Amino acid sequence: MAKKTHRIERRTDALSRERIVAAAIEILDSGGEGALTVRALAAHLATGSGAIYWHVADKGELLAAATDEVIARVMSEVAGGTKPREAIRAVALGLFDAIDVHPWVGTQLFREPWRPAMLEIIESVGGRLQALGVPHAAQFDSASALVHYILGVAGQNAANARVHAPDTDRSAFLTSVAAQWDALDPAKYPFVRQMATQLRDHDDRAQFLAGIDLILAGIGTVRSGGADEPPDAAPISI
Amino acid sequence: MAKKTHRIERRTDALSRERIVAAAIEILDSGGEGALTVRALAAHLATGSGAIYWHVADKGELLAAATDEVIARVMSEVAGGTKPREAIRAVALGLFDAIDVHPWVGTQLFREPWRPAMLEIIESVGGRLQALGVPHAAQFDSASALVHYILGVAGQNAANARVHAPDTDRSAFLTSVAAQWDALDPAKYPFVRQMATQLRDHDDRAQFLAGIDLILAGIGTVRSGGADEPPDAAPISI
DNA sequence: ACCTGAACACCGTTCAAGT
DNA sequence: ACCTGAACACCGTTCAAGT
Repeated sequence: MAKKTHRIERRTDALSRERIVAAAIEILDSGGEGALTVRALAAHLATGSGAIYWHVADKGELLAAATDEVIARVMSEVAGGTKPREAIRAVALGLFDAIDVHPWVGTQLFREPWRPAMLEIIESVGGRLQALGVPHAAQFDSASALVHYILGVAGQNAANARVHAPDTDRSAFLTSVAAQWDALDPAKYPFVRQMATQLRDHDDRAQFLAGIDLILAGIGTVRSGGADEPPDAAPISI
Repeated sequence: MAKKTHRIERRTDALSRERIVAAAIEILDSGGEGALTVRALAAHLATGSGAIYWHVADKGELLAAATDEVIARVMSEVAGGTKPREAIRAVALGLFDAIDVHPWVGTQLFREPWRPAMLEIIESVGGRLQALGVPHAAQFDSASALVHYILGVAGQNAANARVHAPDTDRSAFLTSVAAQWDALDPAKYPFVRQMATQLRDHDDRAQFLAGIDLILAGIGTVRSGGADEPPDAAPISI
């Protein structure tokens, strides 16, 4: 990238909702949630702040649209996966990696459960659970468990990104948290203290996947519920 | 002027960090996150806005302190539970119910992982997993999965509370979301659409617990990993 | 030490006025 | 129709000044 490539203020294209959302994503990615102000967005698009409101209702809708956009992109990219179990893992990892690049998404995912971002995630996970042969009665709870787990990790990663400086890498951050855990009172927090070393050395992404596998294993223990069915008959192949 | 001899009368309701945090919790509970402004808090305490800053660094610390307070209260209340599995369920339900009463906590839980609120949750869950006999190597991933699942549900419940009017009850809210799901394109969202009816009729709290049980079941499938151990030997009693 | 409240530097959003 | 940017009603935070 040329060193003197300063953004040209002159606008060639007309404003549009898509251009506004794209600019918002750029600002969010480079500066975090705090950097997205209507004024900053207007300046980035070389227009007045009022112009934004011609295309977008308010800042909330803008954040939601940006989230839908990012999630839709992830979902179309991880489409593959021949086996349902691998597909679920691929979707989960795709989301994990997307939130790594766009940490603000982890916060915005907690929105109205009828927004495209959430629907795509539920559909993608739930559809594979059906393909996996999870009994109908267990599908709703199973999908809910997986999706809420993914949301929890996403939200925590977003929070972590908010806490540490943008240039700090993950391992440096983990080391500092591990140090905090290690300094705790062993009488009050024996378990947390024991985990400090593992926290420092662990792989976030691998642990996330381990959680997915744990939940899938739990789902695998669910039988169709008929009392007439032997407990070890027709195990669900995961 | 013998000011020094004059006994300084301290207001019985003198400001203190505890009183400020308590007032903040009141405002958050009754008006939601948006209602907590420094001005509103100062008015509620019949003082100036600057007085708050003598006791608390900034609004973030105030929110964190309020969260720690609520979580500490929950944790001390659900202390009981003789069996580890029941104790984990009790802790999880205690958190669920607390977030039902204080929805803003669900958002604030995503904070620095060395804050008391998060530490208490991890310690409480992790300690019971040890008592449950989960192999040491699996404890970190298992606790992480449970805690992140709890966080995900908490965050989603907080978001739901933000969306619907404070007087709307849960079932009315679920009915409206179910209607949105039902109106979706069956070609694009077949799974979500199928779940609409179950969403309308389901019990949020029971489903939350079902998720906990699912993860515990998954954890129960983990063995100590030693190849010398028969797969069906010494199953973890859950 | 503790508290007051005006002042400051922001923010999201609106709207008369322009093209 | 689309865009402009000043204006409005807020915010969190600071700080000289008071007790």
